[in-house]
This record gives sequence, C-alpha cells and structure tokens, in this order.
Amino acid sequence: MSASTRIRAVKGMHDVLPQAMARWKRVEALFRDLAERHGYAEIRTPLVEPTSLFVRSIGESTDIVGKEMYSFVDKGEDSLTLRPEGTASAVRAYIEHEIHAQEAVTKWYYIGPMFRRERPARGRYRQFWQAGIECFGDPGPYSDAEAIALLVEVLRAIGLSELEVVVNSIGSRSSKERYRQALVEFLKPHKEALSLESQRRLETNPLRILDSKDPKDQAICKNAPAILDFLSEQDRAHFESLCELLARLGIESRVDPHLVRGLDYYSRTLFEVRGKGGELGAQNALAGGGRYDELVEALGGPPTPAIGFAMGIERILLACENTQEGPSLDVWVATPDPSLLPCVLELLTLLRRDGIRADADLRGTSLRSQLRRAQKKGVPFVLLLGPEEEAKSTFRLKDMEGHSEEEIPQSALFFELKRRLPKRSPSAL
RNA sequence: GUGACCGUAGCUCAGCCGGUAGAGCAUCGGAUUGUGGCUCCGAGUGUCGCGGGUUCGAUCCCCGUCGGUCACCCCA
Repeated sequence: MSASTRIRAVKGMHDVLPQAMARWKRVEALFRDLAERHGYAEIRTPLVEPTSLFVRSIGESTDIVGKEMYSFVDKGEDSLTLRPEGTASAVRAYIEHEIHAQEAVTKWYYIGPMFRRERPARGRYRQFWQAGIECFGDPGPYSDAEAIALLVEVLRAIGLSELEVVVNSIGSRSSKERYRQALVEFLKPHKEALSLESQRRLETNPLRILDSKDPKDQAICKNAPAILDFLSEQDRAHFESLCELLARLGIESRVDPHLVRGLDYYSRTLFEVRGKGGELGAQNALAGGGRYDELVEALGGPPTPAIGFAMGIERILLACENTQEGPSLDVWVATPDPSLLPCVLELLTLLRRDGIRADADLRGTSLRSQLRRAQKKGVPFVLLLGPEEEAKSTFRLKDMEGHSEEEIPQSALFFELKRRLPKRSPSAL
C-alpha cells in the first residue's frame, strides 16, 4: 500500500508501543501505589462529557475552552466534548453521586488520556495522559501541603531530580476580584506598550498578562501590584502556613507571584512543578494544580473546598533518563527437533500455569535461531528439550548469563526453576 | 493559530553542479546437520512523505499539502 493511502494516527496522537510500556507501567504503578498510600481511591470517568461542563468550570475566556476543545454535536442533539482535563469530570461525578452526603472528605485519583487541539510539539500532544488527584471537603492548608508532598514524592520515586516547585496564591474570589481591578487600573495607562495579545487579555483575562513571556509585558509587570498584597487576612494566613508546612516537610519551593494558571476555577493555592533534565524541550511543566474552593458550588453542588493536581505522563517520561528494564520473560523453551513441538507447547502450558513467564518459537526453526531469539529478548534461562533429553526424561537447563548448562530431571523442573528465578511481585516494578 | 526548519530502507543518516539511490545498525538464513553474545558469508525491502509545476530528465529547483521539530502562544 502506498504511503499516501495508508491510514495513520491522527496528528498529535501517538501509539505507545510494547517496548515503551514498561516505562509507562512503572510510572503508573508508582503513582497508584503512592496515591493509595496517601488515602486516595481510583475513579474512572467518561472521556466524553457535556461541553457545558468544561465551559462552566474551566471558563469561557480560557484558551482551552476558546480554541482547544474537541467538541462535536451528537446526532443533532447535545454538544459533547472530549475531556481536556480531569478535574471537571471528577467534580461532576462528586456532585452527581452526592458523595458529600456520604463522607466529609473524599480523596480520588485518576489516570487517563486528555484531549486538547493544540499545535503539537515535543512533550505536547493532542491526546496525552494525565495522572492526578482531587481532594474534596478539606479547606486546607494542611491538605494543600499534603497534596504537594504527594506530588513531590511521586516525582522523586520516579527518579526525577532537578525539579522546581513553584507556588503562589491568587486568593479567594473577593481577593482575586479586588486584585484584578487593581491590575487593570495599573495596566491601562501602559496599554499601548503591551503586546497585542496582552491588550486583548486586558479585557478577557488580565491575570494572564502576568506570566506573559513577552519582554515588553514582563518589563511592565515588574512594577505591577503584587497579588500577595491583595490577599485577605484569611487568604494570607492560609498561604503563609502552607509555605511553613512545605518547609517543615523538607519540600524546597519558590514563591512566584506571577504564577497564574490557565484555568478560571482556581482560588488561593496554585502550584506547578517544572523539570529540567532528560529530553524535555520547552514544555517543562511536568505537573500543576491548585485549590478550587468555589467550583463544586458553581457546578451545582454544596459549597465544598477542594484541591488537586495533574501530572503529564509523557512529559515525565521525557524528563527521566531511560531506565534499564528487566527481562520480560523468565524462560525460553527450545528444541532442535520440530517433531517435539507438541511437548514444547505442553511444557509451556505447565510453566505458565505455574506463574512462570515462558515462551518459545513454535515455527520449527533452527535451534540456533531459537537461541538467538532468546538471547535478543534477554531471557535468563533456556530449557532445551531434544530427543536425547526426551528419552531420559530430563531437560537441559541453560543459564544464558552464566554460559553454563546442566541436565535436570523433569520431575525437578519447577524446584530448580523457582530456586533460580528472582522473586517477583506485581508492585515491585 | 503565527513564523521558521526538516521529511531518503524498520532505525540513524549519506547522496557533489538536476542524469530515477547507498552505508551503518537492526532483521532473516548460513559457516557450526543439537547450542546464543564475537567473527565471516549471504538475503531482502524504498512509488526518496504526498500532489502538482519547471525540465529531454527531479531525491535535488518551485508551489501546494500532510507529518514532525523549534520559537511564539498555551499548557501536562
């Protein structure tokens, strides 16, 4: 088939091939394990939600809602959208199932794909995976610190070193509103000097001007009023104790008053983790999150404080050095005589039934080729079954690393194998 | 979405001033009729991303398009 007619993956979407899955599973398993150790339980929500859910939560004026959503009309009825992030769905589920009536504090985690129609680049895909947590019902600041601590624990366990943890507070709604007005007042006289994009944002989303990368904008913003000066007494106390808690937990962090995240629902605590290592390009935000104390109520639930974060799995994999993977098989079975393939297949079945990861080349190829395959797959042991062994009811057990082999009676097979194979447990990844 | 660069075998890439393609790695087979890592021998695949234009002739030049990458934007 010619390349032009061949069907390919959609732009910005990619396959994770089996050879990469070991690394993915390791990250997922570490996240799961640590989240559960912190009292979080997994939730799975649909990939498709009513469009209005995202418009009402993420915000009409945000880039995500304004230009990045995969939305479609379902058979002439409702407008549906492929989820661009996880929090909105979790909040919807929290409200829909009246979880607040069942427990005071709810801690959920999720892993799954998200969809945003952006221009693809390294570390930025149109379908990408996020692992995240949401904690409902605890106003903080201890739960803020706990969430950030979990995030840092996960990244550390994955093996990421050079991390930068950035925190900020944008206050609760009234503080945020007072600051927004002050910022607009300050920026208005400079309007002509701002970048075009920021001039537009002055109307739609002035806080976003703060983290503009345009040098002109940055120069102006340097003298802008700081949001931390506009926090209410309670907001400031909340943020200060969060900073103290982080220090106490040994989490190095930097306060960046210009950290403003692109979703409208945030209030008070905001944080982001950036990476430096590996093959990470310009997309160095590995994880981000914050508090969204007003969102549950805004979507029709009872007033419920909440905090959460999400981390991008592809970016984390880019950021960490390639780790060495262990073999994916324990034993390879080989035979010089294709007429013994029925015995080989039977042996495989027994081995597998006993929990041993075993495979063989069942095509009847040369012994040499069978051993080459075993070698290439990094299998530590080969069981050789030929006419001679068959006649004596033995196997040749070949140690591929030690270059040694010995003859063992068939009756001692499992004992000998178990003795040699390293202990494996599902979580020991 | 804007600007720029790139696109040759499964992978990494070479290919001069336009004359329709090569290397290394990988794969498979053999040297060793029942033994893997080294060595040696052999085998194969490309509509040179796709479409159009210029030309006697295009992998090479031009236009478009698709994909990737970088910066902006934004974010995980």
